[in-house]
Amino acid sequence: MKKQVVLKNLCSFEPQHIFECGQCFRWEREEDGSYTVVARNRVINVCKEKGFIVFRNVTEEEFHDIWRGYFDLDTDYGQIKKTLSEHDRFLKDATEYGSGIRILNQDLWECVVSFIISANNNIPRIQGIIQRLCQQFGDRLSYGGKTYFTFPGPERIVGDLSFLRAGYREHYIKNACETFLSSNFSDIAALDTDSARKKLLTISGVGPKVADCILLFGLERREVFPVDVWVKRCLNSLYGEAMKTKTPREFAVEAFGPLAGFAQQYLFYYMRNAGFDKTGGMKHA
DNA sequence: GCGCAGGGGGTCG
DNA sequence: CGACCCCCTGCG
Repeated sequence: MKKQVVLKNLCSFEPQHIFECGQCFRWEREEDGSYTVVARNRVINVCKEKGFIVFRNVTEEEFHDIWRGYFDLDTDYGQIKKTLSEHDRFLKDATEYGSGIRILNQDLWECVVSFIISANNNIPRIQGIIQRLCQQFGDRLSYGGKTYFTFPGPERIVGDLSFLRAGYREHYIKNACETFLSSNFSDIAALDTDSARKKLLTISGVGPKVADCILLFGLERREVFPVDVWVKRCLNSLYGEAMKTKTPREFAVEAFGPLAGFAQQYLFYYMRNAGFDKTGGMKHA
């Protein structure tokens, strides 16, 4: 039987925007332009064809139980973009540029490890390290004649990790496993955002930026605003005066409130992909 | 083509 | 604040 779900009339959904806006590292772009991802211990393939969104390797039941939540389909992104675009011209351009972005609701543990690995690192290498981790410790899955691997839990990541070639992050990964297994992290989802952040910061290798990524992508805290070098550059060049008296995070919380996390994603995607240079100006202007 | 800097979605001491 | 492990990329 063919396992697929097709959606019509779904606005604000572009696989490329979703997977290439930096929230997720485990995707593959296929020859046909579709994206294949491993999440929730399953393989899924997504593409947009003539306005239809096609989810392959998914039953109706799985779609409702798992993927509707994962792809954040119950959130009205049209309204979010409208609100943000009223803030200023740059946000308006950014929301148009990344109009199909959605914030994925990812696994907490996967976010912890992935964003620890992301610190002071580049994307191809981050993806390589994660790939090797999953290949070594994850469960094997197959789809379309190819092999995929689930993301391993902390209890599975054992022994020598030098094959990961993660450098000094290797130690952080081991530490995160121990922390997750020994202290009680299962209740973190019930904590308020500041308490959850404090708890995340106890993991070595998790600083403010990584903690905010985990909160935003792994704990559905959309009011947080991860500040990386790109976003910092962006805020400084756009809102220079206002930035003198506030930290970037304070500024964002004030400016975007509960939508800060969405704003961050639109800004990040726009800055990284629309041809801006490191000063916040245009590359070829 | 190959070898060599430069620098990377920060964090720690 | 400076170092940092190890590529990945770009230039010579």
